[in-house]
Amino acid sequence: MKPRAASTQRRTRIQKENEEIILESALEIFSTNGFRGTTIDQIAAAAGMSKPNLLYYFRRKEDMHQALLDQLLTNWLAPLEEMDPEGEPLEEICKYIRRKLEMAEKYPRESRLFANEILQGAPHIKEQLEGALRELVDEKSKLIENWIEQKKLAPCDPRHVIFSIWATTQHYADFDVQICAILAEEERIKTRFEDAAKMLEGLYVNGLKP
Amino acid sequence: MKPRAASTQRRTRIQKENEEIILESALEIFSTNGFRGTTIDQIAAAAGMSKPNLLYYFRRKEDMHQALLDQLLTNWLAPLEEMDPEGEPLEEICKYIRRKLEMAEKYPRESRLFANEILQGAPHIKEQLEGALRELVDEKSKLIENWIEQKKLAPCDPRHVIFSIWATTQHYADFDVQICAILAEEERIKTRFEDAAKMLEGLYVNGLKP
DNA sequence: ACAAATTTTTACCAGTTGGACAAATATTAG
DNA sequence: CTAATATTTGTCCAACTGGTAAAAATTTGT
Repeated sequence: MKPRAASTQRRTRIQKENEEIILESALEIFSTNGFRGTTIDQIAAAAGMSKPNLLYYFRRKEDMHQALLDQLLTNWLAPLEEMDPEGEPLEEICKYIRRKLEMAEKYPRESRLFANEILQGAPHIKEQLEGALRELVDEKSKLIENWIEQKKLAPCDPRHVIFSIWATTQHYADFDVQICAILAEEERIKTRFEDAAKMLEGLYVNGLKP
Repeated sequence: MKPRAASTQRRTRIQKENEEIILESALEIFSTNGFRGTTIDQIAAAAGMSKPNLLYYFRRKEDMHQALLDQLLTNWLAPLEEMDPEGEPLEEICKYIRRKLEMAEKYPRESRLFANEILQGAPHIKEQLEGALRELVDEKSKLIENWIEQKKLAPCDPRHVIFSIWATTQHYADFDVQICAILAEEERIKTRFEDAAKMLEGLYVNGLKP
């Protein structure tokens, strides 16, 4: 009888290992080719197993994709959640920028997977966007508004400030090819995340100073 | 004899009309589904013609895609080109932000097409990125550096400033679903481009003020 | 009006892809 | 060691997709 892999039932050692390998490979391929641009064969090859074997663990191509997105969203919310109401406003915003930039550098594939999903209209994660993400942004927007009222930040639309931080930081993962094409020189490319951090921190500290 | 449609030879009325309809439809589908996620049948249906008929005008799926990208790149460079060395620095940057934001609002499909292409590693436009785009950015970076030397702008890395403007403005086209999911309320969604413009201009004017 | 050129349709095909199925093999619990 | 269970492989297929070829219909130049 089929064990209905990846269910809530206890998983064997082999199941755990293989699911991990598969998801790692799937992330690699999905993030560079998009959902429809990816074939199960490609993922199977990258995972070093046959297609039917892979399908034993994830019965549909979509299941892998969904698993990756679910996993992703948790990590995605974390940096914003860490924004501390007790902290110094400008410092908290800088920290947030730094964390997001670090994620773009460390997990560019995840960022691209997410970008792909959103670009196509977010068919698989719309509920989460309208649910958990929206609530978190609402909460942190209120926090920022408080800071503004306390004259600790210049007046600004908090939601759009958050959007702009997402945009500028994720850009370094999603549009990496373009950035490298423009920077071109070895040195500039090597230091692009440092340079970006410096520039962005300067911009936001001066830009939001009360 | 086949007229080798879309060549340099003079094109008939019908050719012009149909090529336009096809590219318009192709843009619609490519921009939401990506290259591999798009089928010729989908484009043909959107264009209101049969697949073989469409293929009479564009013999390969790639030809449509390439035509769109070529067309796009010219328009893409325009706003940055208009940045005026004679103008007031902060005003010029604000104007640039406004122009880019207008483009994101008016031409979101083009923006998404571009984003898709870059996400997949820019296989079809890498040369242009490393050529024309790079040169333009180099030129405008020097301009910004001059402004900094003249103490008309706060010190900052010009290239990364440009990147951040691209990121923040294109974000409103590429990540529109996410933004609408978070703003949610009718009013906020209606005014999102205005609100974004206001916030961004404030941020950059204060952030880059010398 | 009529021939030449262009446009559209019908029918088709070969390669790819997601996925099903059962047989074969390996692992684990008792 | 053995039976039950879990894993892997080989085989297959139906649907889809990009693209072709030639006939049929339409438009155009004169």
